[in-house]
Formats: sequence, C-alpha cells, structure tokens
Amino acid sequence: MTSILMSKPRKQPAIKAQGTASRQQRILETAAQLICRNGYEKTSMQQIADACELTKAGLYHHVRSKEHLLLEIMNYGMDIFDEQVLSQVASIADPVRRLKECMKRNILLVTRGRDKEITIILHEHATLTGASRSQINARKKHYVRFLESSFREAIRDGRIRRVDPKVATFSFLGAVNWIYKWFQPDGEIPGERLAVEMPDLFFGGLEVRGQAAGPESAPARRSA
Amino acid sequence: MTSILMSKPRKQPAIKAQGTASRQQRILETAAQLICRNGYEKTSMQQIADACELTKAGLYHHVRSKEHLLLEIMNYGMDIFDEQVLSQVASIADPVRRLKECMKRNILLVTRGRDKEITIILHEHATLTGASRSQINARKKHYVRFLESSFREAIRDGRIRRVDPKVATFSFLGAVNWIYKWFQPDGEIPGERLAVEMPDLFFGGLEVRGQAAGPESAPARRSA
Amino acid sequence: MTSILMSKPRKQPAIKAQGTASRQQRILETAAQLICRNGYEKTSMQQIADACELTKAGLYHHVRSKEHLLLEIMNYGMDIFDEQVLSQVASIADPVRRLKECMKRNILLVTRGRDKEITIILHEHATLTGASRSQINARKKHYVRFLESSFREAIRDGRIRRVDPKVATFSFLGAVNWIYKWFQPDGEIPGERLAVEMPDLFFGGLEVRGQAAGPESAPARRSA
Amino acid sequence: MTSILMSKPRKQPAIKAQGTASRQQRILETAAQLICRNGYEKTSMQQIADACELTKAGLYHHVRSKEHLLLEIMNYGMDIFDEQVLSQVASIADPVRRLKECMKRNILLVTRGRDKEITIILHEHATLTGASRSQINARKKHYVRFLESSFREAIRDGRIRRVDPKVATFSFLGAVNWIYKWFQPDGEIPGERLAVEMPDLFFGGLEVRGQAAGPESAPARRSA
DNA sequence: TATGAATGAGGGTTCATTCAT
DNA sequence: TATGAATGAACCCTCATTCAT
Repeated sequence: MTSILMSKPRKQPAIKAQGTASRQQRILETAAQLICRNGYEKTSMQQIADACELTKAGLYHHVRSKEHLLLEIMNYGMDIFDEQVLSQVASIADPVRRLKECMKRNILLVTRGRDKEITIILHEHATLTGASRSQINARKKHYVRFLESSFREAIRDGRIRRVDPKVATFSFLGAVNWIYKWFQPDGEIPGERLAVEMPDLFFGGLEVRGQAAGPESAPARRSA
Repeated sequence: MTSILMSKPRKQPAIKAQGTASRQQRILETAAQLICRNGYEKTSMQQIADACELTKAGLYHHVRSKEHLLLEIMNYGMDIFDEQVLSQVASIADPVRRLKECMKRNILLVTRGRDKEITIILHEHATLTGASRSQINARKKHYVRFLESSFREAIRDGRIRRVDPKVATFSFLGAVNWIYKWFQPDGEIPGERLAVEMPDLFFGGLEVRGQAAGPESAPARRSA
Repeated sequence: MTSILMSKPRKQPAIKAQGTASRQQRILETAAQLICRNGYEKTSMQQIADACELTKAGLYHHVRSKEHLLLEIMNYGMDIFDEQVLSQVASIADPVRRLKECMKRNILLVTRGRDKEITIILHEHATLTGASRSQINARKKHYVRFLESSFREAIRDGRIRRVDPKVATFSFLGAVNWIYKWFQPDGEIPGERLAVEMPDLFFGGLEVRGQAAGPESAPARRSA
Repeated sequence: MTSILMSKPRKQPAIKAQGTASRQQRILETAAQLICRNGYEKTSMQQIADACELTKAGLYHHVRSKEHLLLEIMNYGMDIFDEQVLSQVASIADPVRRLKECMKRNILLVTRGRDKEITIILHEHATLTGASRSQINARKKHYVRFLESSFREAIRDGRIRRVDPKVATFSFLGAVNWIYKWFQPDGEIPGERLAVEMPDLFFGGLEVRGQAAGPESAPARRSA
C-alpha cells in the first residue's frame, strides 16, 4: 500500500527557511505569493520581477517562461504536500485512521496559510496546458488514487459503510479543498478546530444514530 | 424561515428557451459559455463579440464593460440558482429533508452542465472587485446563511448531531461546489447517481453504526 | 504555352496611384519601402507604424502579423511582376524574342526602383517559413518554369545552342536578380541602357552563328 | 596585372583542418554555419555560444561584438576566396581563359557548400555598417575591378565582342553569385557540371564569330 | 443599433552586452 | 580564460475601450 506513494521524491524536500533557501526557491515563493493573491493571469512578470527586486530580463535568467514558472510552483507545492501530508500518513495501518489523519493534515496545510503554492494548485486547476498540465494532473491523480484505495480498504475491512469510494473521495476532497475559498485566518473558526471537527463530521456523519430517519435515509439503514 | 430567502427576485426568472430569450440573455449565455471554458481573463471581448456574431463595438451597445458583463452573468447564474434550488426547497418543513433536497438539487444543477453561469460563480470567486464583488458576495452569503440556519434548526430539533453549523455548512458547500472541477458528463459517475449518493454519504456518515470505532472516533461516540 | 502563365490573377492589378490607393495598399507600400531599405528583421512594427502615421495597435488593425505583412508585400510584388513582365510577354510567339523582351522588362522593373516589393522578394528569399514560404515559392517557380520552357522551345526551334535549359534559366535569373545588389539609380549605367545591353550580352552568344537572326538580334550582327 | 591582386594577404590562409584550426577559427566557422543557415539577425549570440560549447560571456572573450564577428567571418571568407579563386587564376596570361577559369573556380567554391562564409558575404551584403562595411566593400570591389579589367583586356585583344565591361562583369557576378539561392547539393545539376556549363554558356556567345578561339572554347564550335 | 478605425497601456519575451567573481 | 547573474532597450503583439460615421 505504501508502494503507491511518493513516486517522485524530489530534489530539496521543501525546506523554506528564508536564509538557506536557494535563489530559485525564493523566486518561486515570491511569485506564488503574488499569483495566489491576484491570480495567474492578473499577475504580470513585471510584478513578479519587482517583488523579487529584479528586472524583468533578470527574472528570465531564472525562469524559462511564465507558464513554466507556474509549473514549477505547482510541483513545488506538490512536493510540500507529499512531504507534509502523504508521506506522514502513508504508513498508518488502519485505513480509517489513515484517512482521518490525512484529512486533518491536509486541512492544517491549507489553513496555515503559508505555502501559497497549495492554494495555487487548487485554484489554477485549468490554467496549465499540454504536457505541464498532464504532469501536474498525474500528481493530483496520485493523491486521488491513494484516497480511493484507502476508502476501498476501509470498506473491505468493514470499517465504514459500503459507499462508492469515488464519491467518498471527491466529497472528502471537496470539503477540504474548498476551504481556501472561504477560510479566514482571523475568522471565527481557527484552522486547528476545523482540522478536528471536519474529519469528525465527515466520518461520523450528521444524522443521529439508532433513531429512525425519514424515508430518504434508507441507504443509511443498509449498514445498521 | 422562508423570509430569509429570495431577497432579490430578478427580472426574467431564467427561462432559457432559445426562441424567447432576449438579446441580452443570449449575449449573457454566449459569453458565459466562453468564460466558463477559457476563464474570464483569457476570454477577450473580441472572442465574445465573434461568438455573438457582433462586432466588438456592437457588443458594447449591449454591455457596459467586461467586468459589468461578468457581474451580469453572475447575477443571472444566481437567479437560476435561486429559482431552481433555493425557492424549491425553502418551504420544506423538516430541516434535514430540506437540506438533503437542497444538496440534491444543487448537485443536479452543477452536473447537468447547462447554465455555465453557475460554474463561473464558483470559479471566478475573486475576479470581481469593489461594489460588484460585494453584490455577488451578498447573494452567496444569503445561501450560506440559509444552510447554516437550517443546520442549526436540525440540531435544535435533535435531528442531527451537535456539530458546528458553520463547519457543516462549508463541508456541504465544499463537497457540492468542488464537483465542477472533476465531474465529467460522460464519466463513470452520472450526475443523477451523484445527486443521490453524495447526500446519503454526507448526512449518513461513513462509519459503521453501533460498532466501537478506534479511539480517534471519540467525537462520534459523543452523540451515541 | 500561354496557358502556363498567370495562374493566379489577383484582385487589384497593381495600380499604385497615391490618391486612389486603398489604405491597405498604402500600408503595404510604406512597409515595403522600410523593409527594402533596412531589411525585414531590422525593421520594427513600430517603425512601420510611425511611417504610416499610425500607432502600433492601429497598424495591427490592418495587418495580421509582421510575417503576414511580409507575405502580403511579396504577393503584391508578384502581382506587379506578373502584370508588368509576364503577362506582357507571354503572347510573343518567337521564344527568343519572348525571352529577350522578358529580360528587358524585368531589368526595367528592378532598376526603375519604384516597387520595392520586387527587391524584397529577391532579398528575403529565406525569411518566410511554412505555408507562406511555400505560397511565394510556388509563384517564383511559376516564373522559372516559364523561362525554362521558353528556353527549351528556342532550342527545339534551333534558335539557340543546345545548352541545358536549367542552367540557362538560372544564369538569366542570376544576371537579372543580382542587379538590386549593385545598381545605383544615379550611377554610371542607367537602367535603360542595362535593359538593352544585358540581354544583348546574354543572348548574343547563345544564338546560332552565321545564321540571320530576327531584327531583334541586331547587336549581334555588329560584331560579325 | 597580377599587381592588382591580393592586396591584403591575411594571417592564416584558410586551412580549415579541424585539428589544426585555432580556437578563433573554430568559433568563426561555427558561427558562420549558424548565420548561413538562419541569417545574421535571427542568429543570437546565445546560439553561437551554445554551438561553440561556451557560455555567452565566454564567447565574448574571443569576440569583440556580434557585428565584429560578422566582419571577421566575412574577412575570413574573403581570404578563402582570394586563395582559392583569385590567386589561382591571376597569373593566367590569356584574359578569356583567366575569366573562364575564374568563373569555374568561383562556382565550385559556392557549390561545394563548405565555406559558408562565402554565402554570408553574398547574402548579408547590407548588414554591416560604417567602417566594417567599407572594409568588406573594398575587398569586393577588388574582385569587381579584377573582372572588369580582364574583360577590358579581352576586348582590347579582340578576344570578345565590344560589350560594356561593367555590364559583362555584373552579368558574370550575377550568374555566379545567385547560385547560392537556388542550388541544392543533391539536386538535378551537380556543381561540377554547373562549373563547366555556365562558363560555356556565358562565354560561348561573347567570343568573336568565325575566328579561331583558344582550345578552351571548344564547346562553342559544337554549334558552328 | 451598428461599425471600422484607432489607441494607450501593457502583455510576455529576447537580445547584445557587461561585470564581479 | 571562464561564468552566473544582471540589465536596458527593444521586440511583436493583445487588450478593453472609444468615437465619428
């Protein structure tokens, strides 16, 4: 099961300390910041260059093209994700605990608000084209398959109801990935609380146990 | 409770029959199609004009500006949403049935794939600025409050567990609104099935009832 | 034989009167002037726009792209050439007279110095790429085939020595097309004299000895 | 008469053996290859540096500037030309034999296809500016004067008709120098054949009728 | 209503060249 | 010699928008 994971362990596993970060990395992070705030199309290479304290031509010394910069940002974000989420939970034997922990870490990553690359991956899902897009999609699909097979495993073990693993996976992803659209760091709900309550809600369900629900909740009874 | 709803019933409540549609409406829908496919920034007024079989200058007789066009598209989408989802379920007395039916209709609206305006509202959530943005945000917030108060009602009635209504609302919205990013009309999961299984999964929960889950499922036991 | 010619008679057959010329035409000619003087690569769209008393964006209202502008210039030049050279001599029955007249007209066209498009066709022979290049090459090849078949005809009729028609064609073309590289309007040799002496020189040696040629071969007799 | 020639015998008279070539020479030849293929303006210093397996900055240790590099290439090409054409025929006493041999060698040089510098001299005739241009033009003019005085000599001796020596010179040059625009190494006409037939064609008609020419004018007799 | 023409601003990108190391 | 980094200038091109007709 672990063999599914981490197909592409990448160069420098996401150490973002300002001091030790390479020039490349600092450019990536600066660009990510801007693109995250304004969107890819609305962020100009001029703005990125300015933020990096470089001229436009100087920026091009480090970056092949704007699109390739986005690709690098996304790959960088994927590295961070793989390191902080996937590789941390892959070895958990119990599939339910694995999924819950995965959701929790995913939420924390998104709500912590550093690592804008993650947000960019989520929002600019249709911005890349061609080979770059395929590359990122492959890495995303990797995560989807990890979740799906974990759900399948949990079902097989009788740990969760017999739901469609795909529907479960995309519900999971939707709840988690949508967060960047509404979450506010200083808002009512702190990220840490969300990281506890959302998995609880998602896996525990909403309806009260034992009690007969309306006729539309028939499927739930199946597993009773 | 219904009083919350439909604060702004708008001009022509979303009848999209080709023949009867006004010029305005046809432009809106054509533009929505393009913007949905290529994104707001990557869609030029030229492309929109071409698709409408107008010259660029001709288009400007019907549209105040590109940004205002987006605003109109979003308001139009909101009208459709209000009409096909909110107003259809607002009168359901049972809050759980109301929420389930709401989710179902929302999913059907997104997966049916007509009404690209809906997708645009979801994706371009940060494209508008200033007053236009506020206006749309108000209508979105309207939906959020509707869900939240329904969840609260359900909890008060003891119909669902005592979860945070906000967390429930955003989990609901995430699962549903994320669909446009992965759903394929000809894919494995038809929209109709998704509209049944996702609410079941969301409200019924995943974990098997009655059975002692691992220590990490403590919250679930709370409500047992 | 005439059927070989003028495969593509084009829209407005090269009337260049300043007053009646369309906007398109004036832009073409202005651009041709600049490109002829400075070369295609060294001429910027800005310069062309300035010379047309337009902004760069205004210029792009009339022109698809810089490369397409070059294509149009070349096609325009080809139109002029077809009209002023090919179509004027195609009907001459005697192949030698036909070729001599053709060379004469070609020389006059090049030395007259108006119609910079001709020079551009000659110099920028490898600037266009892809389909545009093929298109122009086809029109050039048309001329080559016309010459070659005329030479072949002259040989068959015993009017000139049995030389390789291809070598004759390219010698002809070289002598004539090279002119733009050295000719100076105010130089020692006026264009009109060149248009007389070069054909004489070129054909004087090709015609069969001793035998009375037509009246157009008068210069050859001088040395008999 | 030989005194006209070879005013500037240059450093290493064009030995291009890969092994013995100096660094300078190899850079010149590599750059020439690229410029010949893509044109001066379309060839970047980056491309040249890459082809030389140097960095851009490294290249600048060997080359003063891009324009000066072109100047060096052209001078190098002129050296080759002087060595392989001019200096080989300058001592031929008979002016007609001298000119024919000159044309033959010139054609062979162009068609052999090595020595791209020659092609560059021909094509980029207007690329250099200022002093560099004057320098190359002087060397070109040297060749022109050599041809012109040879023609004059031939006329004075009664070896050819009384044509304008300038017109003869430029016809000669046109026929020969145009070759690079159409010649294909694997085409219908091999370079060796061209080197025989073109002089025959060109001179065959210039020589005085009836009178016995030298043995090299054999082809002309064929048609007598 | 409609349009051809025009534009200011800015887009991403490339270039020959320099210089501290 | 060599190089990585940097730059000013210029490149072609696109955009949303306006306006006389």
